[in-house]
Amino acid sequence: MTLTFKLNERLYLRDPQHTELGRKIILKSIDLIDSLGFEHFTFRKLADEIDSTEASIYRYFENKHRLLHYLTAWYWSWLEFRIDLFTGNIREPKSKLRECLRIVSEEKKVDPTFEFINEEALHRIVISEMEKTYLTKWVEDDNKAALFIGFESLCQKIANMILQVRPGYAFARSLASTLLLTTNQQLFFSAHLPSLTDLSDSPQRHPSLDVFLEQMVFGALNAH
Amino acid sequence: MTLTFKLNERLYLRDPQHTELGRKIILKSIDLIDSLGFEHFTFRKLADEIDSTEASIYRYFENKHRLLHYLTAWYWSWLEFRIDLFTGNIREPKSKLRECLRIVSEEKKVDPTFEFINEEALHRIVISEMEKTYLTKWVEDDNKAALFIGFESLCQKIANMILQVRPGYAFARSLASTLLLTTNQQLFFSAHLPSLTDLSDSPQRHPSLDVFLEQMVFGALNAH
DNA sequence: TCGTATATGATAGCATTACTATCATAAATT
DNA sequence: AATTTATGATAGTAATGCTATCATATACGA
Repeated sequence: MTLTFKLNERLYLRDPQHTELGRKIILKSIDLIDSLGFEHFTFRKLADEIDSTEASIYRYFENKHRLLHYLTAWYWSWLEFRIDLFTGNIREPKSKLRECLRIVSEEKKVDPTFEFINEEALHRIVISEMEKTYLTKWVEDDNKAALFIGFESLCQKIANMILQVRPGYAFARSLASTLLLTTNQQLFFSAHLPSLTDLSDSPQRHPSLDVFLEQMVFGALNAH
Repeated sequence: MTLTFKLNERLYLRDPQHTELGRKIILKSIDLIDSLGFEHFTFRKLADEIDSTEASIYRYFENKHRLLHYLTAWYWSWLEFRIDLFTGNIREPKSKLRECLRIVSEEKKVDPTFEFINEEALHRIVISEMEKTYLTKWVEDDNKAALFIGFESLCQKIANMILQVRPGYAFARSLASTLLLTTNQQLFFSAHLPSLTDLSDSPQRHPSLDVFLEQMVFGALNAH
């Protein structure tokens, strides 16, 4: 059995999960963006890789920005899915939030539940490129089209967990968004700009991102 | 008297602060990037605005990315300058860090100490575009050329303040970089993606960014 | 089974971008 | 007075981000 996520229809022109070509676009675009970087990634290059044409890819996605939106939305849906999976049966609010932090910060491995997606490469893309989905002149339009709903939904879920731990805390959404973005930023820094972080890029990632996040989140809640 | 910052020479080909044309490039590029966004900003458009030519601008900056580097480096130098100015005579570590947080999060107004720079517009640029200086395939090379030294230096300064408050804290640099980036992110969200933050975009910015940061930073230090 | 809709491929074209190069001229320096 | 230096004027080029048109293959429904 293969699961798929129902993503906002406005992310694409034709649903890539439904066709062979669509799945090839997703599969190969992850590889290409991961290796070239989003700036140097073009539909022309992607078309060559999958032995198709630029025009065909444009029938699936309005442009490469929408494709990036699609990929990041998929990532956040996947992360939310994992959080639900592992925290669903935890009742105690603090333990639940703690487990959530663990999942957010854990190293991402390929998940066989979902074919066509290399989650490890996709995480690298989200780390390096995600902010480019909203740091544009069209943010507000894109937001009206609900393109950020994957990220917003996850943020809201974490904000609710935070409020379970500390009802009345005034910055639940801010803390949730900070938490998600900080995670990826610190991982980026540890890989590329080590002087901006205390985390190392080694497999053990010591001192641990997990501990940093936990102290920050629970610290903020206790300071309140 | 007009102050100028000595920025890393590799940020430019010819120092724009030394010539009339150079100063026009800086002055007008801030306006243009602020209004068009970095993606739609081009040297051609800038040349038209200042009645010069593309070729002339290329004699000052290798490309528009380097110009963005220059502007953000200027901004971080300016912020560090202000922090030094206002915290220089505070001895008590906690008060010092608290004042630092206030300066980082305060609304940025035009500073008459520096001609040619509209700090208010520049802050909007830093908020929306700064991450594009390092989210590229050339991060590591740019880092070797010390292009990030303005940000790194400020980070290190704040990390040291943090360590004065809590010696032995393991995440001083991570907390410092998180603090600076979170500030701008939350301001961006309050202006464009309000569901991701608790801050409002109103002039009073209530509840206050300042309080959020303080609880987060001191909370993290107390949790340790 | 025939007719038609749909998906893809093939090819072309076009405005804009991000440069690079060359030459002329004006201003500053020696 | 000679010459270096800064700027402007102009041209050109490969790549990018599309859009358009037409042919063909396949699927689907009557």
